[in-house]
Amino acid sequence: MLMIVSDSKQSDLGEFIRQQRERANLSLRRLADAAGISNPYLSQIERGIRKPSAEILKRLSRALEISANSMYSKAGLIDDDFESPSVFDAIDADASLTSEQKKVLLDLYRTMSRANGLAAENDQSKE
Amino acid sequence: MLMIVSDSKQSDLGEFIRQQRERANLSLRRLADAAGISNPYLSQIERGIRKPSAEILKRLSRALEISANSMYSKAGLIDDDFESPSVFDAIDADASLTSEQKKVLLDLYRTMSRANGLAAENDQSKE
DNA sequence: AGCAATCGCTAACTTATGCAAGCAGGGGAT
DNA sequence: ATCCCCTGCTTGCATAAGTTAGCGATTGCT
Repeated sequence: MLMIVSDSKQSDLGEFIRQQRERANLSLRRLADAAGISNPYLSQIERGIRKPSAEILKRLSRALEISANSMYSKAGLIDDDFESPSVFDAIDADASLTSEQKKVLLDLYRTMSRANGLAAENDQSKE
Repeated sequence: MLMIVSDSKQSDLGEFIRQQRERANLSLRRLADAAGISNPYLSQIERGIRKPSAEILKRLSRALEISANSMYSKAGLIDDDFESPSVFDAIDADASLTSEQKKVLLDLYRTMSRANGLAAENDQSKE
């Protein structure tokens, strides 16, 4: 069973960006301005009409203060099977968590992953 | 691993690709074919005439069997210094979790961070 | 009532990406 | 010598990216 996944990721990239933007309470114009791109273009990106280049994705990720990796991953530009940004490492490296909290989070994450059969060939939500 | 983030990376991206190609003993056409792009275009990429999109970089990295991350890094599309793998992004990008599980984990993470007084989902301050 | 500012989106335009076709040169085999 | 296959490079073109200008619909202010 091969993965036909690539397109579905790409399709929800726009929505992902929109979610991040709204999470940050930014208007289209404000985010576009912060990212150094035009606001109509951002609008089109969020609605999936245009596919942004990596350069644009980088600027957006910076403006949204999220990692470029997750952005590229969402955009289907990284083969996650190969190089998944490990949740383990991220939690471990996080400075805002106590070690107890890390344990709890890691344990929960492990439990969840196991519950799914450990396989990384999972669906990704379509709302 | 400290890296200077500048445009000089972008400029030697082509040479980097050429080095990788020669290291693998591949001709322009063979690599282009393996990556699914045209050979003149690859030639132009290697000489810095054209800037490949992330999609092309991804295919090249796969064909060259190097990580997309190092490719993007070379292309100057990732701010390495800035790029601490945040828990937020790592969870979000994780392929082994369902969207519900992600919500739970993220919510817990946010709660924990907030409890420590360090906002994980913070405002964006502008200059 | 107006006027101004902001919201997201549409239309028309410029520019760059990425491709197919073709060119010049180099070996090796016949 | 010709023929064939390979090397990398140039040219011109279709299409997608990304722009500026402007639209209709809100919201607040006087």
